[in-house]
Parts: sequence; C-alpha cells; structure tokens
Amino acid sequence: MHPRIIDTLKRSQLSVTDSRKKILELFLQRKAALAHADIEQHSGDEFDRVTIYRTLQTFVEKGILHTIPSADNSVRYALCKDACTEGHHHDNHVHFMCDVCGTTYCLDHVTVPAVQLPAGYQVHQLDLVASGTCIKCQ
Amino acid sequence: MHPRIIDTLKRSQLSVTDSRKKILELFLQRKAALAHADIEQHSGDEFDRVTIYRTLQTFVEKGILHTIPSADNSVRYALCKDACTEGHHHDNHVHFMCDVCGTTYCLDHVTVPAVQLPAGYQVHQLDLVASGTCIKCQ
DNA sequence: AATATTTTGCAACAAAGTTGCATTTGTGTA
DNA sequence: TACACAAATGCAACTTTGTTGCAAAATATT
Repeated sequence: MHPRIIDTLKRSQLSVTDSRKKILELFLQRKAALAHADIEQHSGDEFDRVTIYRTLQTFVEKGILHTIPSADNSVRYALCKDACTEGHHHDNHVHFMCDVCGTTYCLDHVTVPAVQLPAGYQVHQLDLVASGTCIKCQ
Repeated sequence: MHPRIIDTLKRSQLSVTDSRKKILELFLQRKAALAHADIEQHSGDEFDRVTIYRTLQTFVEKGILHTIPSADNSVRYALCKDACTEGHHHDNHVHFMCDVCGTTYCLDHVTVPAVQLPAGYQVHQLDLVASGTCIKCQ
C-alpha cells in the first residue's frame, strides 16, 4: 500500500476504510484520470457501486480529487496535485484527453493562461481541456 | 419563425421537419446554451425524447451546434457562430458557466489562447470553460 | 400524384445515478 | 481490550438518462 494513503485520509478527517484505501491507491498507481466506470472495473466486485459514487464525491469535497469536464457525459477524476502532502491546492492546470485511447492526463506543468473576459463576468475557475492524439497513440 | 431556419436545414441537406424547426428556433431565440433536459422542458410533450437526442446529434454532426464540456455530467449545446450563414466554422471561443443560475454562455469574442503542450501531444481541439458568477447574478 | 427516402414515435432495453435504512466497520475513550 | 458512539457500507428500490430496432408517418423526388 502506498505510504501516503493513511495520511491523506486522516488529514481530511475521513475514516480509513477499505474502499477509500483501495480507490485512493488506484489513483496513486495510475497517473491518468479515472471515470466512475473505470474504478468500478478495476475494483471488481469488491465494492458496491453506491460506495464508489459516495467515495468519489467525498474525495472531491475534501479536495483530494478534482473533476475534469468532458463533452462526452463522463466526468473524469484525478488526484489534486500535492493532495497527499499539502491538502487542497488550486492550480488550474491543463488537461489532455486522447481521442484514440480515451486516456485523460493532467498536465500539471502547463498552466491555463489568463483570459480577459467581458466586464461583469466573475471567474472562479478556469478549465482548459485539450483533446487530440497522445504520445502513445501517434 | 426565424427566417434562417429553413435555409440552415437545407444547406445541411436535412429534411425540414417540425422538431428540427422548433429546436433550431429555441437556440436562435435564446442566446445561452441548452442541455438536452432544457429542450425537453421547453418543447413540452411535443416531441419524443428520442427525437430530441437524434436531432441534437444530427445538428452536431452537421456543424449547426457544438457541444460544451461540463463537469456536472450534462453536456450543453450551442449554435455554432455563423452556422446560419456560412456553415460550420471552427473558432474556439471561450465558454462561461454561471455557478448561480446555471446559464452557459458562448463568449464569441473571447478566443482561447494558444498553449504550449509537452512534446508528443497533438492537439485537435481546445476547450476553455470559465465558471463563476455571470452578469445577471452579481 | 406516386414512389422513394428520411424521420419520427413507440416499446423495450441498458446504463448511470440517487435515496433510505439496516448492518457493519471504524474511532475515541475508559 | 472492551465499550459506546459515530461513520461508512451494502442492499434494495427507484429515477433519470441514453440507446436500438422497427413500423408508421412525414418529407423529398420524379
């Protein structure tokens, strides 16, 4: 088990349960973002579907995961950078979604450039999703 | 009926049907983006749910509408700029989603800035969604 | 007006997401 | 360690959302 798992859960004042440990481990192992369905597959029949929904929701609320918008009605989740060392951290990085293999990546080192919006729009968040062909699918 | 409706459909080689006229008119009337559910509400029991799904899909394929990604599992649709005069036109404008009233706007005059991605990622599309508080909800 | 093509509505289904509640598991404390 | 309290899980039932095939209806073509 990844050494940060327990810490991460305790820092967020969450009970340390099997499903949370397993789901968090999944995200730590794979660098890519995961949709609900991916997690359901990877965890087999180990946990109830409802538990997975609730766990994801909890993790988002606690700032452990963030959501990545998509145009295909399947929201992906990814670890918040430094979630396991510093807690919630808003950094507005770019996401990349591969049209071929479907993998979604957090490009942690590419930040969303500032955008000048018309007067009257107060921006709280900026999501930039690039899509195309990823390194592996060229 | 909006004068451009018939033209738009014919230019895309689509049969001019009641549901298509009505749905296109909805988009022409309201400036904001619409989700499937919005359309279902606004058209009452006039059309079958399936027809609405298929119409939206057709309009996207023909370049009449484009999709706007979201993090809440409800893709919005909006008229492609100049869809009714010039056909499909790729312009990568910014979208704004209001957290308060839920309205999604196309900011046609704000373009998505170029982003430098790591080598190996081939970008075909860029979607920038800003969220926060819109003019009406301040 | 007659025929060919396209679109629609229906029905049945599949997938995705939600809610309430009893049971189980985890946490803090004596 | 055992106890009591709090929190999380699993189950069942349900709602919502999206898909598919096919006959009937509407539209386009001649």
